[in-house]
Amino acid sequence: MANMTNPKLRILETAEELFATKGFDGVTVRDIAEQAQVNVAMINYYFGNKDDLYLGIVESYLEAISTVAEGVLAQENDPRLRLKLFIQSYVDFLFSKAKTAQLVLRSEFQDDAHIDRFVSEYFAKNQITLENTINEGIQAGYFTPVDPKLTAVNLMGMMLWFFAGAPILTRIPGMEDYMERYKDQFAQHTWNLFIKGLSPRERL
Amino acid sequence: MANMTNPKLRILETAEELFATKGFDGVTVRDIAEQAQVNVAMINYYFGNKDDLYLGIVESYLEAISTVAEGVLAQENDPRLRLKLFIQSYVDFLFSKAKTAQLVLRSEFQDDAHIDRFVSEYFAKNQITLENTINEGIQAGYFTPVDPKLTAVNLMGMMLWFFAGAPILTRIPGMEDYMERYKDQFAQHTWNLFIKGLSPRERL
DNA sequence: AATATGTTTAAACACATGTTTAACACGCTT
DNA sequence: AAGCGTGTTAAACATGTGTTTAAACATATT
Repeated sequence: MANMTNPKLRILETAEELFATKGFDGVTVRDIAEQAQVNVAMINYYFGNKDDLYLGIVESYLEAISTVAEGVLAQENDPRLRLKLFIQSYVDFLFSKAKTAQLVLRSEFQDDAHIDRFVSEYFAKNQITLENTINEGIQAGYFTPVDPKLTAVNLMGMMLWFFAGAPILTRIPGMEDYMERYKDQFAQHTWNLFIKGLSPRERL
Repeated sequence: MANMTNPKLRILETAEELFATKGFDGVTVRDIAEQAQVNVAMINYYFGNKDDLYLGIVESYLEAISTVAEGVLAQENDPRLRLKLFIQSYVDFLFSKAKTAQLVLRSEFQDDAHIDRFVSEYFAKNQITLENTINEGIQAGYFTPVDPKLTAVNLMGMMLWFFAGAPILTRIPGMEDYMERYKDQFAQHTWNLFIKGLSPRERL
């Protein structure tokens, strides 16, 4: 976007934005070159080929968000607090990388042989850790005995759809600016909806 | 899949399956022709062009699921019951058209000018109706006073991610067959998690 | 000043892809 | 039997696209 002096960075930022909005196949290397104001050959010069450029963007995102998630969930405090912090951190990260999140989520919907290897790795770790945390909360009596797998999937869905559904949601009358509007409420709201469903009746 | 005698139907079914797993740009008309065992030109003969074939599949899906959703939510009974029936019907439909659901969800993540018109229309109607139902429940004192928009987005996310995330989720160890395994539990589980979060404390 | 190394450019290359064309086969009507 | 519309095919067409090439340019080092 900004006219940086470094062409490699310009390519990277432009590619990230274009891939996110138009998808891998929806963007040509010439599109990237034009918007980044570089020659087409520069992309291959710096990144080898289009695939590697794309995969690099995806993997760096996955590694970053995975680090955030695992870091929070690895703490040794009340599983309820851990989950709350997880939601808050995860949502914060998604807000900061909303475009890239859409890019990655889309790519995961494909049976792309390039991607599914590390995609499934990162997501698998996250899923397992989430399940364990939920399970821990159940064992401790904090949560009702729900199915941890389904519950983890539900929680991820609540968060991911908020961002992945942006292209649709922003087109709904009255929701054009929902991302900015709910920026400070979404994590809290999701946490509330989620935890109250998990709380056993005796505690209320 | 099945070797039907009708080439037009074969094209339609093959295209639906291929688009769902590989995306619009990830599938060539020659791919479709080969798998459907027809000549390439038949696709253009029957459907005009690739775009129209794709849009036809998407729109017929959207219209079907929209009809189901609006039908259930238009009833005049307890909003809690209406929501429960909505979840059950919506999930049932998604199970019956899981592949197509993935196809449509992916297409909606794009800023495709062809699609966003009727996509946003169908989804907008659904979103508004959901909000209204939730609002009604709040007014009646059945639900805690949550933000209807965010809550509707959360609910849709819980359901949609279960299906849209299939390419990822099925690759997670221990979840390879989660779709079949949870076929009879998912709607109930989601409903439980959702409604208990909405229930006011006084009622428990 | 000369050479080397890294960067950038315009053009070409190779090929995949959506679509069209022209010919052919078959069934139905007159 | 002739004509016509529908279905079907193989081949060609037109073009978009990822990548490579060879040369030019810049900058630093010796």
